[in-house]
Amino acid sequence: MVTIKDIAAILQVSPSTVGRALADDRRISAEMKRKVNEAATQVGYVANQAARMMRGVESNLVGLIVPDIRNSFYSTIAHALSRCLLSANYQLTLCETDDDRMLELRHIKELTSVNVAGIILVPSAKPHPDSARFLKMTPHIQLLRKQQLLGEQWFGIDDRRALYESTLHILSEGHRRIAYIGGTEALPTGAARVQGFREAVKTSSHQVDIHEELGAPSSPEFGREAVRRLLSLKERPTALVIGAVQNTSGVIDEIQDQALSVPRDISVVGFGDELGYRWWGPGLTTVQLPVSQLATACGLWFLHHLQNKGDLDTPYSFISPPQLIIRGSTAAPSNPR
Amino acid sequence: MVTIKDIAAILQVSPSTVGRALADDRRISAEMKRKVNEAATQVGYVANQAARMMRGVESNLVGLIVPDIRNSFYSTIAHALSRCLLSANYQLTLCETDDDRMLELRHIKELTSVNVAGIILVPSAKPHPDSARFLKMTPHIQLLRKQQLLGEQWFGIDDRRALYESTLHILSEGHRRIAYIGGTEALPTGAARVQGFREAVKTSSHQVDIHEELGAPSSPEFGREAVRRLLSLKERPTALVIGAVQNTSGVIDEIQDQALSVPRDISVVGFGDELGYRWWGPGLTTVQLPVSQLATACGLWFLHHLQNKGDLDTPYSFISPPQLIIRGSTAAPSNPR
DNA sequence: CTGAAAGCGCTAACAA
DNA sequence: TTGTTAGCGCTTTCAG
Repeated sequence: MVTIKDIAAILQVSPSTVGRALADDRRISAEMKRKVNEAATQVGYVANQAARMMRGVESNLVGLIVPDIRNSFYSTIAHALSRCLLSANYQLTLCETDDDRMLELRHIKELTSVNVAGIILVPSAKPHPDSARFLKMTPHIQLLRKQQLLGEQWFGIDDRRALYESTLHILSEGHRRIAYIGGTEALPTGAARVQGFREAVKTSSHQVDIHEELGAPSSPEFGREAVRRLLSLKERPTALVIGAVQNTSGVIDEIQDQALSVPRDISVVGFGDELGYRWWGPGLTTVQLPVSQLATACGLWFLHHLQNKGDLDTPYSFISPPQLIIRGSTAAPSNPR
Repeated sequence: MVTIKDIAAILQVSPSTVGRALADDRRISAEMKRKVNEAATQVGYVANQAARMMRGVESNLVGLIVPDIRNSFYSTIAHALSRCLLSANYQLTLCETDDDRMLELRHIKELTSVNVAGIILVPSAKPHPDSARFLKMTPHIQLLRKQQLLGEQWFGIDDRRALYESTLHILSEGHRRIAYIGGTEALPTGAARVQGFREAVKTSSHQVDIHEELGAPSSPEFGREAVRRLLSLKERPTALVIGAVQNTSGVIDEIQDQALSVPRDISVVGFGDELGYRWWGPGLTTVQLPVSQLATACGLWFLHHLQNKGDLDTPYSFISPPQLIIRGSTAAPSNPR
């Protein structure tokens, strides 16, 4: 490893001169800077961040903790954040929790141990108390999911409204037997979504039969099973409202496998907007979530606070509105009562 | 920040004792270790990695450089690697290059500067010479794409064979007017794929008309335009063979927009296997690439070398075979000549 | 079994 | 404008 001393030796000057020259200190002559920079690139010098940080210089690493990067939600977030942070010379460190609180804790510890400048996280369902403790030592912000325990700064999506609107759409098409397939109420997002569903149903002046299939953890398999259960009911629902990205593909695969005709036999509203939803049958009507914009907003806000040493303790919420994309999978029921 | 000294002060022992106790040195009494560990968790001590590394202890950070994490190829890779590395207590640092060599260089510098234990990268089309120079200082391995310049260790997919097989499939269905839509030959993967296409065509005993649409960079838009150009030909191709993930969605969207009937009007073989390809029309016949397995293999190999100080300089290639998934989008041409 | 002290590469206060 | 020096938190000799 080539250090500042090596360069100093080559140029026959003191290490501090070299350090200052590289830091573009104004007390150093232009001539010296030129020589130093030349020598540095010559020998392939790279500053040792570890040594820097020991002198109190802040790290340029930002931790991102998500459940699973393969989920397009989170990869979109990672991309948006990495772009955003790059412009301010920050690096992103990726951690996956698999929604496991112990893994989450381990990652948080690890990140504090490398002195990250901050942490952006999508918290797990029930974070470990110690996670909160370690997070207190580092600027952090929550994304999508909000856990009171972990802090008050949060960027998220209006989950309640997302399901409120998709359910309203189904009701307005005339459906009166509706099923909801979503995630557990233990997750704040899951809870908000069922709530939106229920509230929408309540606004209806008709009598509406509802079924709720709440699964934890959400997965394509759960979606499939839920559909199977619902279809075996005496009074089949005429419409399905989905409230979890991970469920969606399972639900629509099962519907396709059962050879149901959409929207004639059943209407479906999805959640999230994966590439491919538009290819499914008549196109899947779905709630699109502005994740990319959300992540960018979050990144900018975070950067602002990191750079201005602003505190990230005061409660702050940024709620971003979802948008219903109407495609062919929803229509009036074929034989409404 | 709470340091080893603080704990020493609390317990009225020397810092070195605490350090040793935490490192589980066998010369320290069990009793002392117990006390130290208790105090450490009590006050929320986290080791300062920066200080550690200055003492020559290796970092537990591994850099991952990919073009764009939103591409399911790369998110799958990131996931597989992060799982794999986690088991050995390594963290993944994510860098996106957007296929820009300067950004790539910047990331590589940054990573060496934080003393990452190693770098796993999907190189850009034409890496900067300096990238090679800096990579020499760090254990590294290439994934998917291989650039001679950057080293000899590579884990990839048999791109030639992937297109050889998909083209062969189309030929065996009886097509004689075939178009290829893929990426630039400047990328090693792109070159290998067209080559596979051409070789397959050569094996045919019939006369085969071919069209090649090579675009850089690959994108849905390029796919759409390519389809438009091909459909405006006097003699339209009866089959399309795709050779880039990013092109695929554009191609199939355009075909859908033009209201062509698949496979009656035209047969299509895709590349990669995104969620949703199975939903498109009669299901997209496509080449599936075992990216997850590849990444895991790569991760294990990399770990092995990091931990055993094995050298990563000796040439090594691991080539993983693709698999053709036959769905409904390919059939015999309706009016073969 | 435990303590004292040196030093990793860098920055910044203090000297010149 | 440049040099000297101390010290960040930790590991690791070398001494007790």
